[in-house]
Amino acid sequence: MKLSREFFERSALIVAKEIIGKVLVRKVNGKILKGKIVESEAYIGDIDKACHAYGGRRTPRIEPLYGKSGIAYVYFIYGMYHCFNIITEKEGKAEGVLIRAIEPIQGIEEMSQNRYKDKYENLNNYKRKNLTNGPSKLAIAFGITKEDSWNDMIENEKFYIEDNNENEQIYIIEDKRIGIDYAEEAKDFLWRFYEKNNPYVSKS
DNA sequence: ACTACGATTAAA
DNA sequence: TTAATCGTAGTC
Repeated sequence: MKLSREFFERSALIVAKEIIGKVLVRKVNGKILKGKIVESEAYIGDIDKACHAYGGRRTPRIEPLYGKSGIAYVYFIYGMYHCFNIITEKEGKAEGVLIRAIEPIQGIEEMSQNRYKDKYENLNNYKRKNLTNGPSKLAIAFGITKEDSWNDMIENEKFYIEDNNENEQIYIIEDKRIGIDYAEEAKDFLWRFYEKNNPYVSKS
């Protein structure tokens, strides 16, 4: 089942935690890509110096952060990469969840092509592990770009998040977020969540 | 117009 | 540890 608007219309902290284990679905060129979300981070504009929208900051790039829950916020970073977030809370509140790592479930051949222009069977173990174990790696594997910003993950039939049919119990680790050393006290917030021992987590 | 920087990654 | 690489935003 596709996740509802209500699921996302809560604090980014709650959503970031509960989204672990859920499944990202993307249909492109007649192919279906699926992956289990195994790592996430919460960003909350009101109180978080690491959030692009901290202090009510407002620019064209970050505008989706202020949009309604369930839309995508994809930004371009370091001149070559994209990062994919899902907006949480009501319209006007700048909160979102960064999807940092995914475990491939379906369409791994397509992901292998997108990442390495090669067949999965030709990849060494290092490359296999690095298909989707980072925010920009999974964006490449799933073909997500800023064109996807503003996409409504509730309405779209080709890009959304659904429940995991496996009813597995997941042990979730809470840790500091990655790559925000400039964010003063916010850098120590335990707003990163990941599945314990999952090999696709970017950094344990 | 000019400049500095970044929620990253891959290679060394 | 560092280079790669450029859109974005702030400054001039």
